[in-house]
Amino acid sequence: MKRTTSKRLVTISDVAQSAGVSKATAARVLGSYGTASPVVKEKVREAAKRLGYQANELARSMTTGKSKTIGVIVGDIENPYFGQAVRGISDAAHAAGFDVILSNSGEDAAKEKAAVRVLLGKRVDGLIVTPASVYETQHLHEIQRSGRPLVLLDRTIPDLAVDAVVTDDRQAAEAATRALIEAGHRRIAYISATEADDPIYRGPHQINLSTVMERIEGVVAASRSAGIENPERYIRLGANRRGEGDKIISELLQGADRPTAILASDNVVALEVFKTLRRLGMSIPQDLSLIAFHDADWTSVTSPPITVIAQPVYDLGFESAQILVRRITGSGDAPRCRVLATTLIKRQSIGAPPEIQESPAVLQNNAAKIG
Amino acid sequence: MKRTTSKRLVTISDVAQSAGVSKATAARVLGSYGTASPVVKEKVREAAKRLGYQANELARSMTTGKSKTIGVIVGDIENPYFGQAVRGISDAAHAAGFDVILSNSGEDAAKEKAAVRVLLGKRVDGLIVTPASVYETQHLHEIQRSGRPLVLLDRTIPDLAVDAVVTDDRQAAEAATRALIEAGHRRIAYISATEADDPIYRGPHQINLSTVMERIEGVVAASRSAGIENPERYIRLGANRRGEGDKIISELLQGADRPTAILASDNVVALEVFKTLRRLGMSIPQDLSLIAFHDADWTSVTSPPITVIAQPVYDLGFESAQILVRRITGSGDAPRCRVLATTLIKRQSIGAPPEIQESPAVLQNNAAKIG
DNA sequence: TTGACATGTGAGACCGGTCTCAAATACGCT
DNA sequence: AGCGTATTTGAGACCGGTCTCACATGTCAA
Repeated sequence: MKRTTSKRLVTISDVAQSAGVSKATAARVLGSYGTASPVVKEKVREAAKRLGYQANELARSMTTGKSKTIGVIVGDIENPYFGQAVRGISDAAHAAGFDVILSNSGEDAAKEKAAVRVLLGKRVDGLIVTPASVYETQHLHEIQRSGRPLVLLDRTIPDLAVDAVVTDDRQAAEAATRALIEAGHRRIAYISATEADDPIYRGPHQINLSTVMERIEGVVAASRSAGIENPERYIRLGANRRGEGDKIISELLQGADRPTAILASDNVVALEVFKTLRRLGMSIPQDLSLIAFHDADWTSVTSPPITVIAQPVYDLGFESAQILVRRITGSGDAPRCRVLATTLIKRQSIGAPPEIQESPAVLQNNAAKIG
Repeated sequence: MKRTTSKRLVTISDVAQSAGVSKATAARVLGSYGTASPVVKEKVREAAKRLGYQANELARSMTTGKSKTIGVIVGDIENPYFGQAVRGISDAAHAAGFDVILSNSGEDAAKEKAAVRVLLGKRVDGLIVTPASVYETQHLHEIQRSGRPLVLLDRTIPDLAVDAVVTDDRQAAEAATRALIEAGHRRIAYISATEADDPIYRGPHQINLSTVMERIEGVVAASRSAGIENPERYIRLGANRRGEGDKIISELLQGADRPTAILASDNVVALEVFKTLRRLGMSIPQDLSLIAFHDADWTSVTSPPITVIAQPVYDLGFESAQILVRRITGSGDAPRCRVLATTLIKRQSIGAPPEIQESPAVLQNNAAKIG
């Protein structure tokens, strides 16, 4: 039974004693600071190895005040979008010698707040957050007050002067809308997954994510400059909840004056559009044109392949972590908002709008004629 | 300039002093242990609030020996499969009052080892690991030796007596293979994403993941019992690297005696099959039948929709975290391996095998005839 | 030989909590 | 009032590292 006693772990004092030196000396060797003679170094290292010593990072962090850990709070890890971003963060962090503590807010500001407290309590050296709301931000200010750097990911908060890394949502939405207009569309819908009290868009007060607002502005701006009146009427929100998406989409498509093109805020919504269309017996791009945000790998394999707005999600994460690390290491320049460019990848989900589309019956005729 | 001095954070001593009580008393109130009179409690809480006190969890962990944190090492967070699992872990952990530190091994045993050291150094209360190799497991034994509970996720290690939560890969592969056999197939390929020195399967020594081995056994067993000779010849490995997948698949499909059905180890591989088939001018299910592991949401929206083996990934994560928490809290029963059931979801990617398939030319004929 | 200075080492304070223990106070009861 | 017991409180050790500082030793030049 020659086993390390599992009750108490080996400490630096144990090593020191075993090596016949003082605790301070052993610490110097094992912590790689101060000085020690080669002979002593060797003795201590040998003893450490023999005893299976492993530094207690908690104790270390407590005295140094640095934990070499960054906290990340993300809307939903299950979402591949964030999965990729987290991978980027993780890679950049590890490359710089930092670990990552991950938390899920579920896009709920209250949970986000709780997560902040926990991470602050764990004394992370800095945080990366995808804020769930532009309104509830006291806890983000609290981070600032605690003196720890904060980087916002994917979204910004107007009144918070911190670094942020986002994509050019406004321009992306504008470009996508323009592409649809060029194809002849005049009735263009934007369907967002963002949580809202009412699926029908009534105004900016309903929106609590900067990205969503930017995109809506992009769609509206592009529509307006093409002389389209009241483009807001085709904007729909809250298509994320199961079942809800189908309802919103089918009502939109079966209503009078239905849109001939849809811009989907993410893949999940795009998927929902696909399913609803199939149920309704409509097809892309004959009956409806579609563009989706996020170039998930599968979007190229549907029939037809979907035209998407490709976002550099991994880079979003990677950059934000790099910026955070730089802040932690201590750079004093003013906070900046970095905007990463998106690309419109044209595939085959855009076509000319059907000439007449008063009722579903007509639609089916139409589809038969074309297909 | 009424601001909390950002240099040093508020400690329990500060609160104690401000409330006019001893450090010990303040600690008792704020740490919710021991006793204190209502009056004192109120005074301390008020002072804590006023000063913006936030407990230093590091210090707390150091004395108590518990960090209320679990470490998770996963093959690749970017992969939606693990994304879902992590979500499950995260939910279960938070519900039990634990936080999660996440690490990425990139399916590399060396990185996994490094991650273990780091997490152990951070004194996590327990770990959940998806081991990258059944061979390199010293570090996992090290975890055991440190006395901290370990739960294996998705994969097992034969000589390691710890809890594990996996899916019934063997049976799943068997059922899928049987489904293909019932449809008339006799030449069934299994294409795995697992890293290997050689894409052609030579024997178990190449495989370092329990799941992969189980699945191969399942495919082989089902094939054998249907009287199929040498089913191993259609097994291919290492289809994960970009470009490599296409090469492996197209070579397999263009070779003599090509398989008429493919079982793909995950979505990424299935996607690759889709793309390669399109490039080759072949179609599903006329020229080739396909079953894929993992029921990603998009698999129902391709044409044809893909028949998949649905795995309870979220539950996999959720259960493993629950088990880990139970171990941490201290349950002494022998380690168990929990096996979660998968379901074969039949969609439309399985058809009868084409009668003759010597050359691609014949294939095209065939496709035209059927389509 | 001695003084100046670099280098190696150990004692002990410290980080911010928890926890043990003993003293102080309050309470109940005869 | 007087005593036993329960409750509240404070002093100080402790967790496992880091870090300051004083002291011991070694090296070299004057």
